[in-house]
Amino acid sequence: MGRAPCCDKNSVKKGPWSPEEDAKLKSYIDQHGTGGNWIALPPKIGLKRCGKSCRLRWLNYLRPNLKHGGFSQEEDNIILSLYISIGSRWSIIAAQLPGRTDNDIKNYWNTKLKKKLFGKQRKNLRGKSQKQGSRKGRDQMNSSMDSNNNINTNPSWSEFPILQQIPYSNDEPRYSNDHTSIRMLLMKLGGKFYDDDDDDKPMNGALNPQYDPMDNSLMHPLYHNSINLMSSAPMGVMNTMNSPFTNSHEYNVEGKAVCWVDTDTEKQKLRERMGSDTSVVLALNDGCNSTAELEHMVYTDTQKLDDLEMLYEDMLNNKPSTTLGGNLDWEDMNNLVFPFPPLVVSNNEGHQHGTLLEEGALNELRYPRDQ
DNA sequence: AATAGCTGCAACCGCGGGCGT
DNA sequence: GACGCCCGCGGTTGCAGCTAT
Repeated sequence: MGRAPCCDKNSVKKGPWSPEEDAKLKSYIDQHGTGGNWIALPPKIGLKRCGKSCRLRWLNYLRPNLKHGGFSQEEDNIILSLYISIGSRWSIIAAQLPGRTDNDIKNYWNTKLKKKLFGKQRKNLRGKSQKQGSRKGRDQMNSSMDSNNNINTNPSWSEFPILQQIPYSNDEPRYSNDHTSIRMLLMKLGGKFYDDDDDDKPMNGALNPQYDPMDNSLMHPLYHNSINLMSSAPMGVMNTMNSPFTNSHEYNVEGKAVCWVDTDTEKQKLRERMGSDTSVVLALNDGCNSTAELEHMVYTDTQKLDDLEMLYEDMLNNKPSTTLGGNLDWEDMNNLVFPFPPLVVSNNEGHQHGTLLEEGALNELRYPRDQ
């Protein structure tokens, strides 16, 4: 049985709101509030609008203290961090950004932020989709499925073999393939932003790595807080997951948290557990026979990490990887684990003072519908 | 200058969940 | 427990303005 319509679609006005309509709605709500019933509101005001439309107009445009446009770097970072942690839960993300609406953030993500993140790749996509009409070109960035739920033949995030190999745990929230895949790719790229004007140059002040004088390594702002906090407790965030690992080592290089465990059994454990949200970005076991070797690799040989990025570009171009060479092949890729980073929310003073959300809030954000 | 293609944003749509009866 | 209603959410669409050719 279908749901009854919330209003008579033939008698309600649709499309852009006029200043008069805005004034009526704002004036009424300023004086009387919403009354807790949007459906009943339009007749009271004399508006020929659907209640849902009134609600949307109020929440997204008329509500006081709303900010429009001009997202700051700080807001970018928060959006990215939360997107990586919880996916496309725009309302939750909006709750962390005063004055921003979920619609605003959703639009900003779809139109700008995603391009900032994958600016380098967008260049590669140019000419493939954009000659096929504006809507089609745009939709190919947003969806990998056609109307019959068939996977499109054009390459999309969800079709990369490496992404399909990453397992889900049973209690993990299900996200759409596209969002999940994009999040995974963000893990691999370390959330690196590229400026539209110079695709090869990480954006100044964004998520590019920063030098950390404390340990002579390159710190990644996105993880800076979490690394600091992790260092204040053994095993850091992994501890909050009741880590079963008896011998593990965490490093930070080029903004990527690297975790190494000693045995195949533990590696397997890591893969099983880290399939869901965790703090460790990249576990890189193979190619190192000891922690000392790993340490050397982490701090002096970033070639493997660079290879990941090159591999990603090849995948986007839908061609067999030519960049793996002897450094990293598909077997190596099978030994990489890319779980999610910690949930970090910074305040206005910058990333130095970010805080990890408390465990309860973290779970609420991650599994609100499972509880 | 014309126009095809692209972008950004506002608004719409349908669905799931919560709540009252 | 079943049902109806409304809210809130995420995905999608429409369209005006901009840009490239």
